[in-house]
Amino acid sequence: MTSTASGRGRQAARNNVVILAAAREVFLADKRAPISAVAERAGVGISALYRRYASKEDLLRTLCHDGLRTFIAEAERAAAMADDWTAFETFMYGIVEADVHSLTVHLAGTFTPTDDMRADAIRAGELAAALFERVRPQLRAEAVAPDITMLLEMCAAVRIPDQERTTQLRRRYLAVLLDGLRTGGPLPEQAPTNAEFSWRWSTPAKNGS
Amino acid sequence: MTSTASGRGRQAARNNVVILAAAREVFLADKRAPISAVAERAGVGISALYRRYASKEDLLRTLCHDGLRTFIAEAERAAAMADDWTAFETFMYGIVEADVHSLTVHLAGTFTPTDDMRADAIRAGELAAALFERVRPQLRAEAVAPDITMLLEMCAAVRIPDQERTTQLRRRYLAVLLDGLRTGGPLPEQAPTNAEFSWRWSTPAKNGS
DNA sequence: ACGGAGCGGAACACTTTGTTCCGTTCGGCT
DNA sequence: AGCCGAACGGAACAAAGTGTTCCGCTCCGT
Repeated sequence: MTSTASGRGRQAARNNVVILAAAREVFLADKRAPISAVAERAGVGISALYRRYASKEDLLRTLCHDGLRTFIAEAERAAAMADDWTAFETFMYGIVEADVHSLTVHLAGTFTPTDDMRADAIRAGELAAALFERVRPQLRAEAVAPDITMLLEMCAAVRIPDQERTTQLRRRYLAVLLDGLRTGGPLPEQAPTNAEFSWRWSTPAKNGS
Repeated sequence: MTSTASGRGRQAARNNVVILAAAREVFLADKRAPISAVAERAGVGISALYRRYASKEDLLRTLCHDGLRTFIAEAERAAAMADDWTAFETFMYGIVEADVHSLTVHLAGTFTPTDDMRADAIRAGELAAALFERVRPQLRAEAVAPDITMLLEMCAAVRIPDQERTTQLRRRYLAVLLDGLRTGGPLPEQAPTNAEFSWRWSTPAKNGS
């Protein structure tokens, strides 16, 4: 394999990323989308997909695992920052920007997770919790680490056809959420626990969209 | 047809609501769910569905329109309250409680909307906007009426298998959002417009989940 | 020139799903 | 008692959708 600017291998390497990007978009829009939709969106044939992934489930799993890794990388990058609030804020905006959370969340249940993936999911949770603990003193008393899972999910729910505009709106509402996290009196209802979200990483089931 | 406590007609009347409730739950969990899933959930046969609704699309449309009417009723109820903030708060919590917004939003695009429905959608928007204007002085400067569409959608995104717990969590995060709406500095990004959400009420298309 | 990696997309084998249909049940009335 | 028909359950059917395979073509690299 070379790195020829327009070689066949080069085209194939580029397809690697094109296909993953297409799959991201398609499955983000409809978790039950057919694999042919991914091929169409990527502008490639079906066989280009099956050359890389053994099955649809394999593609879903890879996609989701990549998202997890991005999440972890983003968390580690933010964790290196000196100022506690800046680190936390950078992390949250970074995740929203990368649209990573909705990926992992929406796709959970559509494939059998590997042990590696489960381990990464735990690590991701720990990193996020660590970031959270650093800013906890600046937040309203009842806020807990599992809250950020829901906050990210709520941001991911902001979606309109225009993708760029969607990102803008998400930033807007993330700002509202973060401000809301730093002010106000007692929160109603009991705080969430991590256990309440663990079902996402269990074996595949017929979950709705 | 009488109102005998255990008559056949009584059973049929009860099925009316049972079926609608089942459809609500099923299509809320998966907008592309098969109609047989609704029948199963309702504990009735397929024919009980087709006796009431001409087609799947007809059922979806009815379900969505009912949601719209609930939205309107809730808004009118809240609008009658004297205190501006109480009215707005009651409205928001009421919508979240009724889980009405996610219904209309998730199902949009799965059927051809009627003119009546479009009119109701407009009226619903106007009522909500009126409620919003009453509290606008108490909110951060950049908040606009279309924001509440997104806020409700974000709340609807909070969902875990346990339905009752889901409602509790939604109340929690609605509180965060509302507090966030009343504090903080300038918001990033441009405010949303109603036009940006109008696509939901256009003709049916293959929209993702 | 040629071997083969990479690819497009038709073909295939199932599954899923909307809708119809027919036999059965049973409350209400005579 | 006995019958009528609204209401119903669920098998059956046809059409559509979808994961995967496969064959022949392209064209890079040697």
